[in-house]
Amino acid sequence: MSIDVGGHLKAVRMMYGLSQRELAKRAGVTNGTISLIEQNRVSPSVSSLKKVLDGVPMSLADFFTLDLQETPQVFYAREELADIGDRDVSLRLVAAKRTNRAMTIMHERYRPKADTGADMLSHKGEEGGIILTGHIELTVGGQSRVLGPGDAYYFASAVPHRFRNVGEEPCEIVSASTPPTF
Amino acid sequence: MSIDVGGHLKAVRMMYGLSQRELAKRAGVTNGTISLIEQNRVSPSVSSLKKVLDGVPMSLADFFTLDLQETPQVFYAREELADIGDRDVSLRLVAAKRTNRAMTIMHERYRPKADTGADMLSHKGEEGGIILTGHIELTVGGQSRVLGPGDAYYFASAVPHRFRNVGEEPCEIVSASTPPTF
DNA sequence: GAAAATTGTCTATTATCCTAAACACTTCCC
DNA sequence: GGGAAGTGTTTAGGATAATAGACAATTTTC
Repeated sequence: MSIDVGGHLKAVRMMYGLSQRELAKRAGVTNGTISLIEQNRVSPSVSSLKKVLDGVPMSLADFFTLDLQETPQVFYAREELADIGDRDVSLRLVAAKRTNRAMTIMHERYRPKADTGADMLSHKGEEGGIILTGHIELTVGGQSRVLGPGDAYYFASAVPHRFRNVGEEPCEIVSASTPPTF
Repeated sequence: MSIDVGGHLKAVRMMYGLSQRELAKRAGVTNGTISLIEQNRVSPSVSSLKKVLDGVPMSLADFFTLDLQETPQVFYAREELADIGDRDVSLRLVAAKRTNRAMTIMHERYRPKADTGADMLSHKGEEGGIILTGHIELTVGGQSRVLGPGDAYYFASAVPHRFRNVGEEPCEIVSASTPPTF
């Protein structure tokens, strides 16, 4: 239910190899403060927690976003990438089975004339990618552009967007989006 | 410098069309508390801020991650990708100038024998990628594996890791990491 | 229009957090 | 062994935040 701020702080401090006193000095608080927080015997004010994190340094956003668990599978052979595409658009997904991941990384392949259609579904988050081969027309909000090999894009997923292969050859893209959409 | 917690809370409350008293009732705190917080006359404890946000409801992570601005550049020509690598490792970065982005997407190029060294710096977050050409030996924690074209990886950045081009040809990777490291 | 309800703000008291200093414990070093 | 320097923990007192309730201003209701 409630967040284990203390354990969280301790984990962060450990990650950076700092002692309570060392961190306290950098943050401009007393070591006792850090001890009490780490034991969850007090709930720090936002301002003091910020002071402490400034000593790391780490933002409040990162602190609360951070989650600490063990890493499951790390390596994925080509054959293990989940293929969730259809006939025109092939999507090969990294770490598909994994839950609680922060991103979706995909190898996308668009056949000539393939078109995602106007995506009015505005999911929140951000996505970006790099074009490997071929040409794709990307429309984001009002803007439109044809991108080729080496070109890239990055936008907030909330804005309606559309991919269309306008070339004669297949178009390949490696993309990433956060939070994961698959 | 310091985060405008009060203004932030007010914006969130407004977004949901709640009055101070209404939110206070849902959150189980007094309206005065919310008034004082919104004026930044106090810095709430994490526990009380959490109580307040539970009334919305919104997570602490979302609260601190939330930011209210417009999307800048979307398209990036090949030439616009920031190149921040050295002689052995070339890193072409998407959306480098952009601040407050959620991810870093990169086109990485490792020369033969290129080696990042044992990365003991444990930055938090997650990263993953897909190998385009060549072969790379990736070591994550205790595990090690040679990956080739089409293979992929995904792991928590906190775990010490190392990339080493063990082949005779250059190795190309498109990777993404969150939160952004550059 | 006036009463009633709803808004955000303010103040005195209570509850909580933060500090400073001491405590107990381990590790290192001669 | 015995300091000396490191670690995390604890406690009394001063600083800060949360509460309950009153206040003034606006909106609603009839």
